[in-house]
Amino acid sequence: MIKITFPDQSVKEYEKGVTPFQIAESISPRLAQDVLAANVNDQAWDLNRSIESDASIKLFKWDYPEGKHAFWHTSAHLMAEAIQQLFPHVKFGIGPAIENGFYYDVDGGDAPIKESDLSLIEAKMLELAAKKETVVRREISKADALKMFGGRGEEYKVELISELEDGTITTYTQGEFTDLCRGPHLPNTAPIKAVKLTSLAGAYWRGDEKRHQLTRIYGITFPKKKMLDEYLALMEEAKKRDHRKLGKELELFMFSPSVGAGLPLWLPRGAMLRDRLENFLRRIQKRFGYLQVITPHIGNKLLYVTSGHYAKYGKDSFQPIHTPEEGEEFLLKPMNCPHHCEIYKGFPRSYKDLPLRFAEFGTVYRYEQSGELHGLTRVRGFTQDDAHIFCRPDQLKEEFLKVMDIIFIIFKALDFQNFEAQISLRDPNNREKYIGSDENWEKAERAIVEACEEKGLKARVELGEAAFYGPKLDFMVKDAIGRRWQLGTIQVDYNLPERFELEYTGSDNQKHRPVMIHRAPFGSMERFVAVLIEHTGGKFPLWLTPDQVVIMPISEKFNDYAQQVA
RNA sequence: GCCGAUAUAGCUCAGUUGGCCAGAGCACGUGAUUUGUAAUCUCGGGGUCGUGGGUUCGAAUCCCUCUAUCGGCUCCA
Repeated sequence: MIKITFPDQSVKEYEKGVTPFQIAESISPRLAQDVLAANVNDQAWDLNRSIESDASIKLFKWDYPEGKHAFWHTSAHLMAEAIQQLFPHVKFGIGPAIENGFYYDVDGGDAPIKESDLSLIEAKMLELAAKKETVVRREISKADALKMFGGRGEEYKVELISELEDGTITTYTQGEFTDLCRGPHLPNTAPIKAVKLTSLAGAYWRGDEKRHQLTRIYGITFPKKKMLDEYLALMEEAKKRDHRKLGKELELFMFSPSVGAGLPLWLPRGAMLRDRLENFLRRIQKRFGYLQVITPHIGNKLLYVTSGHYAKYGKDSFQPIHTPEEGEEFLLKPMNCPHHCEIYKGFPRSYKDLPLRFAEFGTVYRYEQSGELHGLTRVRGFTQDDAHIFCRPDQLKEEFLKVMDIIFIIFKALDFQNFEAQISLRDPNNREKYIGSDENWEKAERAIVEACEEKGLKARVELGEAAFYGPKLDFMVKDAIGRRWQLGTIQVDYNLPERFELEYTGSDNQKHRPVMIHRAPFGSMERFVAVLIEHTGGKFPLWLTPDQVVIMPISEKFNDYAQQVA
C-alpha cells in the first residue's frame, strides 16, 4: 500500500501501482468521467500511468489549465494521426498545446497541406476520436527512438531525438500513430467531441528563419459541440471590437496604399481623440516636473553612429536621405533619445539640476518588415509619448517609482485592469552582450525589482530579455482576440550617457555620468489608441470621445437655433 | 522578409463550369410624407471588377507581375 496526499492535505491509502484515473474513480464516478490530467508530486503525470510510491496528487478537470493542456495536446496528436492517414507523405515537426487550442507543424514537401484539406482532416479526426483509441506511453532508448523515427524518414523528429538525453525519451501511441512526446496525454481520444481547424500558416522549423519553413495547422477542440459553438461565437464577437474595423467605422484613422503601408492617416475624429489623450498626459507630466521639448524628424547619420543604433539597425532601417550638394546623410529618426541627449549636452549640468525630464510626443519612423504591419499596433511611422529622465545614480529608484505612478494613473483613468508587467533582466550566463559595469547593472536591476515590490506590482521576471543597454519594465495588454501588445515601457540606460559623454558636476566638484531612463507610458499613441478601441469596443469615456455632445433638433423649424447653440 | 489566403459601388456582400449594357442591401441625392421613441414611400446617381501584362473569338471569372489587406512565422532600438 502507498499513501496518496490530496491538495487538502488529506491522505488515503491505495494499492501500489494505482493510477490517477483509478484514484479519481475511487472518489466519484463523475470525477473519473471529467478528469483530464494529473500532477503527481507536482510533475505532469498521465492518468493511466501507475504510481509506485507515496506521493501527493492533483487531479485536473477541464476548468484547469492543466486539463485543457492535456486535452489539446492529445488533440494535436489526433490531428497528426488523421494527417498521417490522409497524407502519408507528410513529415512531422512539433505539435504542442497552446493558450487556446493546439497546432502541429508539418512538412508536406512538394504536396503541402492546403486550406481546402482542413475540413477533410477535421472529419478524419472525429472519425478517429470516435474509435476511443487508448493513448499508450512508452519509455524508449535513444538508439531505438532514432531507429524508429529514422526508419520512417521523420527527419525533424530525428533532429529532436538527437538532442535528448538517453533514458528520458518517451513516445505516445494511439491507433497506428506514434509520436515522440513528453506528455502528458488523455488516457484515450474519446473525450474529443468537437474539432475546428482554425488556420494554416507558415512557420520556420525551430523558429529559425534561415531554416526550412513548415506548414503550421492551428486547431481547437472541445469535449462538447456546444462549447465549440460558444467559442466560435465568442471569437466572432471579439472580431467586432477589432480596432481596424472600428477605426474605419468610427472614422478615426485610415490607410492609403498611395501614402504607404504602415503609415496611418489620422482622421479628424481620431485626431480629436488622440489630442485629448496627449493633453491628459501633458497635464500629468507637468505635475511630475517634466519639461516639454520639440526636436526635428530627421537627424544626421553621425548622431546614430554615436548612439550605436546605426551599427545595430542601420542596414534594416529606412536608408539615409542625402543632401544634393554636400553629400551629407540624414536618417528619419527611429527614436528620440539621441536628440534629447544632445539637449542635455547643450549646457553644463550640475547635480542640483538633476533630475532633468525631457518629454516629447516624438514621431519616429522604423522600417518594419512588410508582413509585420498590423493596423495601428504595428506601423512604420508612429508617435511615442516619449521622455528621457537624466538623473544621478542615487535618484534612479525614486524616479523609477514616479514613472510607475504615472503609468498607474493612466491605466486607472482608462480602466485597464488586465495588464501584465514584465521585468526584463540580463541573461546571467551571457553577460558579455550587455554594455555597462556589473555594479551599475546590479544597482539598476535591484532598483526595478524593489520598485515593483514597493508598488505591490506582480511582475514576471524574464532573464535575458533586457535591452543591451539596460534592464526594463514593460506593461503588456491583450487585444480583442488575445494577442499581447507591449504598451508602457520604462528602461534604464547606461549606454547612451556613456556614448554621448553626458556629464554633470557633482557636489565634489568632479564630473560624473548621469543615468538615463527612457519611458513611454502609452508606448505609442497609435498602439495605445488601438488597444483603447478594443478595450472599450469604441465606446470611449466621455472625456475622450470625439463627439461629446450632439444637438438634435426635433423639427426643421429649430435648425437655425440648434446651429447657433452648437 | 517567409508561408498561406484575399482584393467587385462609400460600407457589407452576390456574381454558378469564362458568354448579352456587372447585381443587392445599407449609405448618398431627389421628390413625397409631418406620423411620439432604433429601418416611411418614390425615383435616381455611383463600379477602369486593386495594378500592369498574358491566354482566349470573348476575362470580374484562367495564368504571371506588382501593390495593399488578412492569418501566422521571423523581427520589433
